[in-house]
Amino acid sequence: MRIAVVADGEGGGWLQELGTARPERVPDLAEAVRDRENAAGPPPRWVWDAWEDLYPDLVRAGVRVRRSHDTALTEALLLGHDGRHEEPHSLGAVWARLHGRPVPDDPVRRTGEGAHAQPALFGADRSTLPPGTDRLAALAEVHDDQVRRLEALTDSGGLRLLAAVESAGGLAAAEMSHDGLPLRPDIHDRLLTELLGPRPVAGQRPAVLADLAARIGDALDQELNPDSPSQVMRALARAGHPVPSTRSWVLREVEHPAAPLLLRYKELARLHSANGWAWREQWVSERPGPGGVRLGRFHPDYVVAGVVSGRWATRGGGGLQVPKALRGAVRADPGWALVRADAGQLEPRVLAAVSGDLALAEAAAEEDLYARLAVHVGGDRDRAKIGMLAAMYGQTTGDAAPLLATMRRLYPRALDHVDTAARAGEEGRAVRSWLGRTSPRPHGWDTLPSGTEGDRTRRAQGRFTRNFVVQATAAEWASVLLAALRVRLARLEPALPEGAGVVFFVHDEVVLHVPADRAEEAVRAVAEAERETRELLFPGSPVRFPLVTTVSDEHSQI
DNA sequence: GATACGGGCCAC
DNA sequence: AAACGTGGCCCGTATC
Repeated sequence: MRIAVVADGEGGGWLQELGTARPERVPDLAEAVRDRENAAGPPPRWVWDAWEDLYPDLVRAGVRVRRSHDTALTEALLLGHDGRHEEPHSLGAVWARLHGRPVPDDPVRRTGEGAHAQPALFGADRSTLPPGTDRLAALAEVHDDQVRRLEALTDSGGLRLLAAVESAGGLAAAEMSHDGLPLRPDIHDRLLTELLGPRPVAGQRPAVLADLAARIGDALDQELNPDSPSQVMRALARAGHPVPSTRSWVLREVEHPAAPLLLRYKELARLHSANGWAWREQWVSERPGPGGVRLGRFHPDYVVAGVVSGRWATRGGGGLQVPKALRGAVRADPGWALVRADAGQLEPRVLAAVSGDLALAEAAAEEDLYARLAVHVGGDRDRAKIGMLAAMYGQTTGDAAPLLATMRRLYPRALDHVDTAARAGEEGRAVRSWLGRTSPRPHGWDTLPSGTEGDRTRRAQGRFTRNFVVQATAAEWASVLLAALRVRLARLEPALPEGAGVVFFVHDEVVLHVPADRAEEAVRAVAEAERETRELLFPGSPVRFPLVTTVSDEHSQI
């Protein structure tokens, strides 16, 4: 059963069971969705324009659903598959194309508009439909059109699966953003104070940074702002140490007393500006916990498939770059546990699976793929890893060249897979992931200049498509895993308490926060989700995707 | 005062 | 040792 749903902006909305029933007006949308979700029988698939506009409000109202069809995410996949990445994909745009009307631009979403935003009672209409249009009818029409287009594809199975798991990703994103990653404010504070000194008044440099800046000035015989690359370069040049840039690896080679001070300053300044006290105030919610502890939750705004490869992005808060120095502050609540599952060496394993390279698959059947590669290559593990990464990223300089030759001989099908993708990119053609996500063609390709400049662009596009076939498929593996894990966690008996489940996701890693006595079940659910993912994506392949799963009260304990 | 852009560094 | 893919974000600087 599929139920189309639109909100009225006042807490109510309209529902329609597609194909059979008539539209129905409901005064309380959350209650209506909850009732139908909890009804006997298989769960409905909720059809809506964009998860960001509806589901965060449902989650805030305590409602969770199991399945959805997100027309905006699906449309982006369909358009991309057709080589039309740049065309708008919101509901109004699809409807306009169906009716030969002018196509509206997609709405611009700003920081703080997603799950992190204040309750909005199923906010204003973001569909971009013309005023007065029957939104429910338009949604049903667009849904039917998308189903038809998906079925018409020759490789429809892949893209249908991708649309389904990506829609589920929207559900997971809203739920994770709502629940948040547990982060203890007091520990975060302690880490910052140890490194930077006590919290300064707004706009001031913390004591440690101010001291470093002064010592840098002394060492270079002039006052300067260490945050200004041009000032630093000028001062170093005057001191007899000209540098081409102030990048850390450049500074590391400079033999001047100011260099180590500058490096330390840059490291700490970044921590302060990117993840300091101001960051915590904006992105980490706080509430009292048992025994007087303050409990915090980091709430990033996820952007599902926000990256061309289908990886997720985040909007604000730097959600995908929680620095290692800070992970000690990520702690389970008292009596709860963090379950962290990390897919190690995901991309080379994906390459082994999609290329069907038997030798690489044999290595990918091992727990440590790179160690086995080293045996094949006859060198050490680090060199084997460099060679593999060079093949997937398109590196040609430095150490990589001789290693690549070895790789090409040992893993011909794997290398042919990425080389073929690279050639497509260099020739301006698109490539597809395992499930059918399609690479965009670069802007202005047809007017590319001949000669060096054009060649550089062509080679860069080759590296992009070379990497796309691997990275985009790895992102699909992660999406399927997340969707499968969500389903399994929802099926646990007795149900997990409010706020328990997946609380963080970044590319190839998930973090779950569960009551300590449910951690074993959570670990089992992760393992089962991995098996299901592998069987769904690569049935019969010997490639393994080992998930390193750790249970602790702390994120940094690995 | 707002905006655009590049440098630099964080993550996977 | 430092060009090799995808990003986000802060800062300084230039510009309107």
